[in-house]
Amino acid sequence: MPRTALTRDEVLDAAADLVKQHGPDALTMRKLAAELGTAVTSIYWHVGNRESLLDALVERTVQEMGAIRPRGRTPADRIVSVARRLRRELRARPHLIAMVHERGLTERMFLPAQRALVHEVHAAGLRGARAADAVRAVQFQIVGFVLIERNRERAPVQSPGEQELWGGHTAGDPAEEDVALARALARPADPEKLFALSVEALVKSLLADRG
Amino acid sequence: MPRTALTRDEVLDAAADLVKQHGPDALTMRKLAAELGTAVTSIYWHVGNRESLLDALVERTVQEMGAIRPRGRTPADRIVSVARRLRRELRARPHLIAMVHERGLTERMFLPAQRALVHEVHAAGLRGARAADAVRAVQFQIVGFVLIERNRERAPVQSPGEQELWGGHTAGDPAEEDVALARALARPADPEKLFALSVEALVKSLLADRG
DNA sequence: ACCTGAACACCGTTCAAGT
DNA sequence: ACCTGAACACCGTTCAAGT
Repeated sequence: MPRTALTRDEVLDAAADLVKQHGPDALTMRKLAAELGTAVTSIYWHVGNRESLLDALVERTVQEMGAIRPRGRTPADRIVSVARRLRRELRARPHLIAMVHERGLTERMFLPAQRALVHEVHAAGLRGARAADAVRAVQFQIVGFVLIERNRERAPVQSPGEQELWGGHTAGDPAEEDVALARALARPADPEKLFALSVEALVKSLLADRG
Repeated sequence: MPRTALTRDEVLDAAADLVKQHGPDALTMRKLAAELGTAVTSIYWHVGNRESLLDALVERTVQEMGAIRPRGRTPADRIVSVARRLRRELRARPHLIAMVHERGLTERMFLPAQRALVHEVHAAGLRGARAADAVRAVQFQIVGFVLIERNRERAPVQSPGEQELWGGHTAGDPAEEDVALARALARPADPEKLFALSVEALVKSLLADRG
């Protein structure tokens, strides 16, 4: 006996749950069917196939990302605030970052943010191709950083890691004379701080470099 | 009748070929066995299972990356040269970037480059934690950029893309008054140029910001 | 229009058995 | 020490058949 009518949205919701909890690999057509209490093949009627189901999931959350409101007084501050907000949003959806990335939709997801960046860069006095370059440089830096950061979190222990490399004595290295440097590299990086530092440095340089 | 003794290296070579040509998804234990002219199960004896086979492949190419020799007169130039070289090396192994990234080994792959960066940053006069931050900022920027760039290449056509967004009229946008900016954003980005520009801007800012 | 089970062609992996 | 085929438990997808 058939259950209450299955809808496309119901399928997407259940699929999103599976992905959020255990990652995209855990999203199996058969498991999904079991979760929904239907035959595997019913899902195909609603979403086509697994590939387009994942497409729909990604599409959905790209929409959810919404617009970004910059905060701060100077354009530089406001750009940094956009960067921070973007990083936070992305980090809240780790599996989806990966999926969006794998599907090559990172660009599209960043269009709202790009608009905000354009506004701020313009306000800072940059014009034309130089402004476009600045926007893209910042955009690439943010996305790239988050991608790496996610990667780091997933594989926290590596060997030989920075700890082993910079913890010991390495002859002929500048670190040999610079104990503080060696110690800093032996410590795990503080992503929050490194992110702010990087974005600020890049923005400062890009905005100053006009004329 | 069994063929000439199968070796672990033989298995790895054949596997690497499959991955290089058609990506990791194309690496199937059964296809690999067919390629080698053995039973599927023989492969298991030599490499354990598919997972550790991929591990071995990644490990192998991480080794192949080797050391980086900086070029140029000033530390800034030499850092930029390291960045360029790294980007080239990574772009030559697109499928492997993805695999290394997915396995969280990006860090380890970059340790030789990190050494070179430490040397240059030190030569530029940075010390201690500040030097460590600079090294990591540059390192993150390079890796992040290459990850995004690879992503762009794989999905060249997106809709709505930057073209559609910035090609038309968008009321209330700074781009409305700045035709050159809108036109620049409607054009596809030149990754080569954008990369050089970003790294130079970041390095300049990081090296200047001492004291 | 929506759902079903059977069937097909794939997977990775295990295992007892061979030499 | 190395290789084998059979078997198991999974996949995604198609299709003819139901209501």
